[in-house]
Amino acid sequence: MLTSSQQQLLRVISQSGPSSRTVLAASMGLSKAAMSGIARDLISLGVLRETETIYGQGRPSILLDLHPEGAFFVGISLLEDPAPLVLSDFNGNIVARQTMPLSRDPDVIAEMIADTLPKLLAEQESADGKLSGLGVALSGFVDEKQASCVKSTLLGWQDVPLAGIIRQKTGIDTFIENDAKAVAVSEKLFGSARDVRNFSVVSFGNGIGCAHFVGGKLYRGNHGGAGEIAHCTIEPNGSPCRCGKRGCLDTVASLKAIKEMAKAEGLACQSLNDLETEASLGNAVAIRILHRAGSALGLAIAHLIQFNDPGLILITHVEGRFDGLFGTVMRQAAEANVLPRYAGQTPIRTQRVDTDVWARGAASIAAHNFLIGPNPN
Amino acid sequence: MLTSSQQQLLRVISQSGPSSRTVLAASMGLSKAAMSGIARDLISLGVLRETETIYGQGRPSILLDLHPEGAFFVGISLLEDPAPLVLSDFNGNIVARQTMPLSRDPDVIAEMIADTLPKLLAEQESADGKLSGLGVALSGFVDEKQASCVKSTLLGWQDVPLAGIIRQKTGIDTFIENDAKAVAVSEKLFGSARDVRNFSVVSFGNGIGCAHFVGGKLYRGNHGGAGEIAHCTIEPNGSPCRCGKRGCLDTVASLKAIKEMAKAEGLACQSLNDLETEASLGNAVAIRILHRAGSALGLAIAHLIQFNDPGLILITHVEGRFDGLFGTVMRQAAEANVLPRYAGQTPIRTQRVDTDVWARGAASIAAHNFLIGPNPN
DNA sequence: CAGTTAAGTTCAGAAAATGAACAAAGATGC
DNA sequence: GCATCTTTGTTCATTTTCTGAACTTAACTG
Repeated sequence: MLTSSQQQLLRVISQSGPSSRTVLAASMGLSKAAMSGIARDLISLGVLRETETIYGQGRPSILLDLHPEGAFFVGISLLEDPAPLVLSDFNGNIVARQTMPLSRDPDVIAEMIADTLPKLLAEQESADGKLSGLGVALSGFVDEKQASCVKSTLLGWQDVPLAGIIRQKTGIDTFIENDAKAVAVSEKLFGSARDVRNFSVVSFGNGIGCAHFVGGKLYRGNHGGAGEIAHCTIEPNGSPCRCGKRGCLDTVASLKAIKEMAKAEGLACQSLNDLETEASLGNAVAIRILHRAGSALGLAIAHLIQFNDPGLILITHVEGRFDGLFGTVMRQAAEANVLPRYAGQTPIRTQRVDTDVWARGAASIAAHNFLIGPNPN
Repeated sequence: MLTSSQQQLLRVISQSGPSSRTVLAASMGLSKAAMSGIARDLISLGVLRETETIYGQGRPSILLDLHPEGAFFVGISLLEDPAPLVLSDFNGNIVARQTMPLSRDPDVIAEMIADTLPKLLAEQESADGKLSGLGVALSGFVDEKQASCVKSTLLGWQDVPLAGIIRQKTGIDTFIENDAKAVAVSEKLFGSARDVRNFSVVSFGNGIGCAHFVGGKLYRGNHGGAGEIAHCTIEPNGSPCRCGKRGCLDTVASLKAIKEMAKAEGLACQSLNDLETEASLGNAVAIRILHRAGSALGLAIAHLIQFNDPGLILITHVEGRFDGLFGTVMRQAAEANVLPRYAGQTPIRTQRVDTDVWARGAASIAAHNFLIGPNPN
């Protein structure tokens, strides 16, 4: 196990990127002498390495960065069938990939993982003995310890201690997390939100997920429900939602909702792109649907900005485009519904991601726990 | 200055209340031996004291608590004229009070404070030499260092480095803060949110303010704007707001808005209480106004719950009542617009406070900085 | 009243961080 | 081209902080 100073150093590097010993010492409030020793230990452990040399006035500084092969993590997504398993290095690169059939039985899942792990590790020799954690992403609510699934409609679960079951079968430190929160962590650790302390990730797909980073840490909420924007009321007295309320964001702006509205209106559109094309050709129905969905998502994002004042809103999407009518209306609505003084102050970035986002996010949950530990006070 | 362990101990006690050395050692991850020494030092400094003795099996434990006279803080509210100055002890009790005329000139304010301070301190002899900080609460945005007012419409300020000016004139460590955020800090340190890590305070008055505590820390947002729920769009295409948008919560649910709506409808109501009385007598207009306001506030609170999943919503109000139609509708709307699964899971507590809330909150900002320091990583 | 239990203290030694001096490595100026 | 300057990073003795184990204290238990 690493000392607290060593963990802190890893955390600082993972947050601010490669840095010199002197800079790191200053940002951790330690002396250069102390930093020298800590860095030496972590380098000899193979966790850190020296990368670039920066020339300036005086002696050049040598940047320290996480050694990509310092630790490896497994990430599994329970959102698809077959379920992907990926092996990620310390820089978040996927170095191996397998799949396994999805099951709803926790014991079967653990068994499958234990069976598939050797195949995954065989793909990357250098990972031998350096597997430092396993993460699972799923749709649903997860408890604070990231050990137990409190509730998952998709999997039909209630209070399933999945992490413990997998840990027992595989012998590897295991943590589970909600899908959107896992994506947020991977964006923070390895993605485009590395240097932002406060941000929200909105994952746009058939459902709409969201997760917040506050003060450089994932904020899970008191019941693990922080970020559940899909069921905020956006159209009072709107259409009924499967959750029991009416006018939820999910009923208007999710990919599934958009497709269903198109179908209900008799449009032969299979995808958001089709609908965008129709709209650009002047189809009034397509325009109306996209307008309605874009306004709703934009309003929800405006609320997010007003309530939490994040430094970045990152919208990740597997399907669809955000450069058409839908995206434009969304941005306009977001701008129009925040304090005019703040309009344009919060960057809204959209990012197309591949279908391994969830598995990669799951792996980053394991990395996060390795880097930051369970409870950093 | 205190060592970081000493600060941490004070922070833990201020968060979890009086505790024995053994319990404190465990919760800080230190040995009993280390705790023994740290506690001894702080007791001899007069900052901690032994209070109750708890008898159980074995040697009784002695609870340690902040010494009420261990440190004193001054709090000043710039929200009223005359502006109140209060002296608070380490337990958040107000032990002295003065007022001074309000000014919009920072130099004059600092001058007035410097003049009034001796009078305030004279009221409490034991505070002599133990004044450990000064806090100022104001309406507007404050920078991250709690030193400079970025913007205050009420005071007509833009980038006013008030803390520095006051510090120079008085020689006392000074911090400024937004009014709602100051109240949140005082509820966390001394009030009813002591043991809640995640909560939001909604301050209801002529304006509507809000502040979040996340992970036991005040969350200020990336531009200091976290919690600005007053200008979230609650009635799309609603009445124009002074901020430039339409349908802001502030235009429907603030005390000022309610009174103005009543006046515009020709009701002779001076206060929320009058309006409640009218409503209870069956006045349809009063009922409609209260319904609209309560629904709006409830919807905003529902959004707050959906977005951030806090452990507590604390509504503080100087005027008005929350046990009438307005409060009932507010609660119903809040419940009806969160995921049914979560309805009722988040306590919504209302709390009537006196007009010294702001000054008390300001003092707690100083206490917070004394206890926790400027930047606890 | 002896035995048990748990809180808090003491003290030697270990661990971690500091400060100051110094070595290293390149930029700068004449 | 060479001495000088500037800044990074290391070394090491010293100081600070924490730990572990033994011990003292002060109850409760039967």
